[in-house]
Amino acid sequence: MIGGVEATPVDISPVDKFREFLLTKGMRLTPEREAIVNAVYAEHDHFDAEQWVTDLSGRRGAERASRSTIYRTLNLLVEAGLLRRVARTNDREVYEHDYGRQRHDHLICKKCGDMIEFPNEMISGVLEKVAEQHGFRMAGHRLEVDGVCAACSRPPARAHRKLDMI
Amino acid sequence: MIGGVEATPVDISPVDKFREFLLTKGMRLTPEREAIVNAVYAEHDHFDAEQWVTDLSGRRGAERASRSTIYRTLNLLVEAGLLRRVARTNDREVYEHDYGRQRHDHLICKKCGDMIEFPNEMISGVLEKVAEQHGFRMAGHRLEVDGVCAACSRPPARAHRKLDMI
DNA sequence: CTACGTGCAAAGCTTTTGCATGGAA
DNA sequence: TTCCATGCAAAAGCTTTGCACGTAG
Repeated sequence: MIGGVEATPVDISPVDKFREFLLTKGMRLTPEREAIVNAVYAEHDHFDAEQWVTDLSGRRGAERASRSTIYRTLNLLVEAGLLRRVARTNDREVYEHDYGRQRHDHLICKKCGDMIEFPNEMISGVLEKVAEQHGFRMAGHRLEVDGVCAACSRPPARAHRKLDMI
Repeated sequence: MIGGVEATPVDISPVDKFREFLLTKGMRLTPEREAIVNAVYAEHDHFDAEQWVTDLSGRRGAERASRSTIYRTLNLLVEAGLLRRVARTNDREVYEHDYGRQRHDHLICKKCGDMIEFPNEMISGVLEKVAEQHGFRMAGHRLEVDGVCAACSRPPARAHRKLDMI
């Protein structure tokens, strides 16, 4: 559990949810697609495409998937509501799970790159009101808060020691 | 005014503010840089780099600026607090004035691309509280709300007529 | 046998950068 | 003379795409 954002119970597995989605589009759940969903949903919270290209395209056998397939599948997973593009770091799109997780946004430290999650009911509430006022049918939002995290704000102990020695 | 977001009084012109900023960095306000600030602050609210490359690199004389200079200057203007990168459309970074304007965020229509501005005191308030709770020193934020605007939600009149004729 | 998928390599795009030239202080 | 800037062309880097080949149904 990260940054106080708790998981919410999930009744259908990501793979099954993806299969459902694919069916509605006349598409198939191939071994490659399944491998990608499993990999992506196994552990990571925030990741970029390259991480999985390195991992999955290096494998042998049924668990393998090429760069193209990975990119194509990530797009499908976003469409399916399983993944969400939450930020852009080093020119790379950053993804995270958007299924079985409480809605949240991120504080992004520009020194260490850490992404701190926080629940966003308040924000969503405000946005719903704003959208309504404008007759805007809101589909979602993407909020990146940038700044410096607590750890990086504190001058490191090493610097102090160094200073003392002068 | 756009989306109910009013301008706030400005005492120093954008060009002068930019000159000040450049001075603190030991840099100069060249004719190219001045042309870019003037162009950018003359009218547009939302724009991308390419728009000004097309315009400014096509000119002759002192008002001209090359692609490189435009990109470099836009970065400086962001650093100087004169511009803000607010969204990404068609893989291009979208800029807007960040000087002499009330703080706001955007509802972005994914059908027509329209960007509807709304004041963001509420949002900022919430974020300040969240940041404080995490000991996070907030520098700014970027909020993109996507969905469909009122106009695009309404089925166009033409469609109705067409239907009636069948 | 038809449609959907994969993998590879190449293309596409925006944005950045190396380098030679030019000008301000 | 010493930096700082510009412009051009090329590079960089992520993501998408054309195409030939496979394969599920």
